Amino acid sequence: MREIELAKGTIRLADVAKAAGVSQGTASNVFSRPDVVREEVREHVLETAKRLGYAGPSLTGRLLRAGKVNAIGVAAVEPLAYFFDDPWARALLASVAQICDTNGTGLALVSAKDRHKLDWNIKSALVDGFILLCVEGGEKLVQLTRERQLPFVALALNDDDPSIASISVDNMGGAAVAARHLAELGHRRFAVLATELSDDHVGPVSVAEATRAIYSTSRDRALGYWQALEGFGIPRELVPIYETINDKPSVEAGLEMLFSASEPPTAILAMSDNIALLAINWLRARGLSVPRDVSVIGFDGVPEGGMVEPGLTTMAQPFAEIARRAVKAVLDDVVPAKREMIDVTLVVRGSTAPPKR
Amino acid sequence: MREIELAKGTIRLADVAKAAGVSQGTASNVFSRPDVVREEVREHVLETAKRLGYAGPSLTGRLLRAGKVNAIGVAAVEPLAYFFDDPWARALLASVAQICDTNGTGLALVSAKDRHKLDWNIKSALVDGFILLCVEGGEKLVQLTRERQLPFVALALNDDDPSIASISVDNMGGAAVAARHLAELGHRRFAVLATELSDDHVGPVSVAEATRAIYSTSRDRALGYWQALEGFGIPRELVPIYETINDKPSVEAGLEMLFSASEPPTAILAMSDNIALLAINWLRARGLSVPRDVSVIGFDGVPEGGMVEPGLTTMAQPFAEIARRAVKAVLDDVVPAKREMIDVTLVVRGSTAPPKR
DNA sequence: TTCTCATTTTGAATCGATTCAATTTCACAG
DNA sequence: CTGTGAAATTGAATCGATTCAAAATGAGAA
Repeated sequence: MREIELAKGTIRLADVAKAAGVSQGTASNVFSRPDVVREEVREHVLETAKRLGYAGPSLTGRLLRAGKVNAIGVAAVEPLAYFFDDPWARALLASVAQICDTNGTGLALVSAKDRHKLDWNIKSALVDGFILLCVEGGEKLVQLTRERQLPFVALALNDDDPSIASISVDNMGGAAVAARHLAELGHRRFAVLATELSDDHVGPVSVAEATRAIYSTSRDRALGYWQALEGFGIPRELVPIYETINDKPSVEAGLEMLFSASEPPTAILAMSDNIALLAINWLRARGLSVPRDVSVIGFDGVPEGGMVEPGLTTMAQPFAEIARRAVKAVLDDVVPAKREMIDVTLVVRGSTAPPKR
Repeated sequence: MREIELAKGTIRLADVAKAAGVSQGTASNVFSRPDVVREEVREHVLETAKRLGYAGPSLTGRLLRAGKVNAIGVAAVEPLAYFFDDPWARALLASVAQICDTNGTGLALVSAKDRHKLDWNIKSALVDGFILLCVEGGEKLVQLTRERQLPFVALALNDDDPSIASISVDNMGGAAVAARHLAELGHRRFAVLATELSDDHVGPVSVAEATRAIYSTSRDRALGYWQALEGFGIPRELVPIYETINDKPSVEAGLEMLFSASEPPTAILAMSDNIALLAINWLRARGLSVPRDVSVIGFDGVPEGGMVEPGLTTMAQPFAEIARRAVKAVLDDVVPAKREMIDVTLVVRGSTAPPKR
């Protein structure tokens, strides 16, 4: 008779406990440590809970005591859709997702192009730690995340600050391997399609400009290319570099320029697979055969590279390994002592071949 | 002198309040409603907070009282990586992400192939509501989510239960348009590559089997194809249907069968863009030209369809609109009264043309 | 000087669970 | 019948904030 009036509002654990005639402690145990309560009681409480329409222990209540969310956040200074649109981010996230899957960790996507929003999103994300995609705006991201005082790892950080836990690939070494691969095939006329070297700039870049680029990822790749090519007697000054912003218009503008030269390149060093794929499309539309007329090599090793015709030769990042380390570091809160560096491997597919004689 | 010993443990709002010599209420206001506290005091509290290394109001504490997480979960009965690997899921999520971005909502990915894990993940996801991707295992997903007693919307639900709030596309109507498009181009020999009709089955399906398929999405598409084709005097019995599981091996097995027939089809009705793209690849590898020898039409309208050569003709789902409605429904907790249905539109690209004479 | 009213600040209650030391229950040995 | 130890249960403290009625403060009017 009295019980009926309980129907109003949401049912709390305490309500269930009272209705079942047990203490709140026991009721709690029924849900979180069922083994410690006598079967008979447990059943009764469960039944009562169902009868009252109890939705199970509220996460917030539990959370408050436990302090663990059991989820990690992946953050970037980009619109949220970036995680699904950008091939590199996608490949990385697929790997991160896989790792999370196996150890039952949740995954939250955190991002915003606008600094204020980003700040708020990072502050209010319910996660135990962050993986930062620092391709662009990395320092900002790191700074914002620091304030949150949660463990984090920076990926692809364009900054040499050793106090930031980060995992990066060996850009210089990888780039050198890429250039060497083409040089060994016999190419001598190269051109570089670069990812961002400095803010708000698109177009040809001089050696000096590239050398003092603020984005170390792109800079190191350039250094790697140069180093390898000079081993073949090709001075860096003779290798045109065109800086893009990793999108179609800027890549095509670059190609337009490079291929209107009197002696167009026979080999293109693209600093990302995205650029490389765009380049291949442009070249073929222009009536140039890849790899017969022009060889193209990318960087990253995104899955799309293996699904086009011809397959894209590229320097593949070990996404699974990067994801594994990053997730582990964040979850265990044992952020890598300093900068960790991971090797990339040359994957030869159909987009590179010896030059026409 | 006394203050120094505060350094141990984590700093709580109460610590800051005490150190700053204000009440906890005021300290709280400094962070959550700064306008109500006098500037002088506010500055002092803020400064004290910074000095103590206070990380800002703990989300869990806030959460407990506010009850809103400000995030939605997207769930599927698939491994987590599905969200990044499957083209349809990806396209949809990109749109969902965009909507979330504009209204500052967080996005959490929830999923597991294994029922037990899924149950746990759904139970413990910190979200205000769910968007369910029901392509496969929809009922299970809906059932599990119901227990959580949070608002949710089911997308692409293979079930006609009107008590479930769901948003779907007009599968039958769309399929009819697709088939009509090809018939009007002059095609008369069709074949259907179907998405899942029933559990654990791959291979040719009879009209009867397709008619009583348990997955309504696939069934409705088949019904739409039939309806349109019969308008052109092609009886359903003469249209072979091959059921795939939307992956490469099963699609290729289907094509192998269809094209070893004495009179192979000139037009392929694929129930997903994924299948259509795989089919195009197979056909070209086999030396058949698309669309000269064979026309292919897909269903879904994933971005990849516009980026291949030839472009894929398809029935495009309005992802942005679906996402908008779904997010809105979940956030406002005004789940659509019952089933909502959205139209798909024919997008003609290069993969369809009149048949060779 | 006293009274009013608006602005700030306070302090205690509250959100919904978990946890653990203390207590009760129970079966069985002595 | 008592004593013992294991198992089950209790009840109160706790997590970290927000909220709001009530109290304090201050400025201006009478």
